[in-house]
Order: sequence, then structure tokens, then C-alpha cells
Amino acid sequence: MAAVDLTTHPGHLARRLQQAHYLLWNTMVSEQITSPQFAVLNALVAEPGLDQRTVGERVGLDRSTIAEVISRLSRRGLLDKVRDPQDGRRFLLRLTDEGTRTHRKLTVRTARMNQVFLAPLSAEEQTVFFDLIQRVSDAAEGLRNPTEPLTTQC
Amino acid sequence: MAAVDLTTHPGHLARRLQQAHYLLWNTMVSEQITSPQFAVLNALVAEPGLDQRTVGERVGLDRSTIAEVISRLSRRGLLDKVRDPQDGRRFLLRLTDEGTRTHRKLTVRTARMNQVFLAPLSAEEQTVFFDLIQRVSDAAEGLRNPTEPLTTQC
DNA sequence: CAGAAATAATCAGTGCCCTGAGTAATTGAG
DNA sequence: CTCAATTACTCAGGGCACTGATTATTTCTG
Repeated sequence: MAAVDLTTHPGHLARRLQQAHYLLWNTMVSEQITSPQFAVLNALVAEPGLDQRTVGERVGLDRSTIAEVISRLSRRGLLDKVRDPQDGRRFLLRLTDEGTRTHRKLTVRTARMNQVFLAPLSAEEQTVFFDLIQRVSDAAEGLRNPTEPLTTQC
Repeated sequence: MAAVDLTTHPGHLARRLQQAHYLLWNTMVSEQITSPQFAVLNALVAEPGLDQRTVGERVGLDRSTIAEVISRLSRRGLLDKVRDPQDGRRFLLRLTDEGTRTHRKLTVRTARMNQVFLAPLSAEEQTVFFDLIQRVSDAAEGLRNPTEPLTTQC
């Protein structure tokens, strides 16, 4: 009797959107490489030699998850992990040739998939879609970090 | 060099949006009950006595995931599973009093959380936000089902 | 320089999410 | 009525996502 309408719950919509994307990715892009894995490859194409933590920051994955994703990519020979000689805590990450090839191939397919995925929206609507989601995500993320830029002096 | 901009990739945005929601849910709604679990409770408030598969359909969870979620809710005493006397394959699900109380309590908190989550958007923008996400999700979901309504005769 | 604080990575534990294979019960066709 | 197809659920297996605790290394401070 007191049930709510989940279609007005952004969390539920976000989950459904991600599921829909996951399924389309599997059929149109790759069954081997997942979307988060592609994001990691992409980050390392942009900035080779990043350490694990920073890659996680770039693609929005926490320390544990990024460790798993990287271990899978490494096991498949798509990237190399080497200890940073400057800082023995870090591992520096770099794509292998195979990793670079995979990224290039998936970039094309991903673009096609995004077109299909966004096809129900007009060009203007797509812009709004990106803008709204990004604003909500950024704001929510900001709620986590206790707004530390308030360090006036010290 | 050939890296792409992930902020124009709906899949990446969807993942970030869901993460942001997950974190806010944990701080503002509950650390015990997750958003998918709440969705199940909500479905059973609307339609008590549903079977497991149908609940999954209502909230958008596949057979395996819904089984896990229900088993957790059942373990916590929030719902009861009883064999359907009419059909021995089914389990009929029904909230316990505790489950109903939990749903009522979380409904209030969820509404508050949604307000905070959507605060960066104006009222009109919120409407557009729901509409766009829903259209994209529905369309993608439609790509899965091979449009079987095309059964002309047989 | 030595001990304390901070940092990068790992591990254990929980939960969500999907597929493919298997089991038990029901339904449908011959 | 009997056997095959269908259906509800379970199980095994892979991957994503987070927290809290631990380990190794570096950095900061007295």
C-alpha cells in the first residue's frame, strides 16, 4: 500500500542504465574485456607509466577493485607491472603491444556501441544527458570529500 | 595518443552515477539494507505473495541475483518463503512485520536521500533526467528481446 | 638519525551482477 | 497416460565494488 514508484528513484535508474549498458557491451564490444578494463587500458594509453592508485583515481575505481582489474589485465598480457625504482611501494603500469592493439580495436567498437546506445536521444538530448549525469555524480562525489580546499593557512 | 574521453561514454557515466549513489545510500539511508534489497521489499509491499522470478522481473534482477538478495533478506527475517501449494516449483514471498517496518522506515530516508542526490538539478532538469535515462534503458533492453511481438500467425 | 605518520599495495569479507549447467515440478502433445 | 518441453529455482564460476585490517616502504619530525 505504501509502495513507492522506483522509476522516480535515481539509484534504481542508474542501476538499470548500467545493466543495459553491460548487456550491450557484451554483444557489441567484447565478451573478454569489460568496460572498466577498457577504461584502465585507456588511462594507460593517455598516461603510460602511471601507478596503480592513480589509474584507479583516473577511472573511478577504489584501491581493491583496481587491484583486481589490473591483475586480470596483467594475467592476460595486456599490461606490465614494474616496481618503481624511485619508490618501492609503487608499481608502474604500462601497456604491452597486445594491450595497445586491444585498446585500438575496442575504441572503434565502443564508439559504434555508444551510437546505438544513445540512438533514442537527439543530439541535443545527448548533450543534456551527459551534462545532467555528470553534474549529479560530481556533486555526490563532492559530498564525500569534506571539502578540504578550505585550508586557508597553515 | 589515441586515448578517448570517457566523459562522453554513457557506460562510464552510468557506472560513476551508480557509485555515487551507492556511497550516498550508505551514509544517508542504511548500511545494512542495500538499494536492490529495498527494491525487493518495495515490490513485495506492492504485490505480496509474488514468486521469486516475478520479483526479479519487477526490480530488474536476473534469476541468480534475485536468489541471493532474497536469501539475505530471508536470513535477516525480513521476508518469508513458502512453497506454492498450487505449483511446487515456486516459492511465494511475503514480508514479515519486521520487513514491513523496515520498508516504511527506509522509504522516508530514501526520499530524503533522493532530494539531496538530485539537488544539483532544477525541477525541470530532474524531469528530463528521469526521462532521458529511462528512454535509453528501455531502448537498450528492447535490443535484447528479439522483438517477439512480431508473431503474426502460427 | 630514530621513531612516528603517511602512503601503496594486499588480503579477508560482504554484496551485486551475469552466464551456463543442473534439478525438480508442471504442462503439453501424441 | 506417457514422454518431451517448459518453467522455477539452485549451483558453479567470473567479474565489479566497497570497507577494514595488514604489510612494506617512504617521509616527516623531533
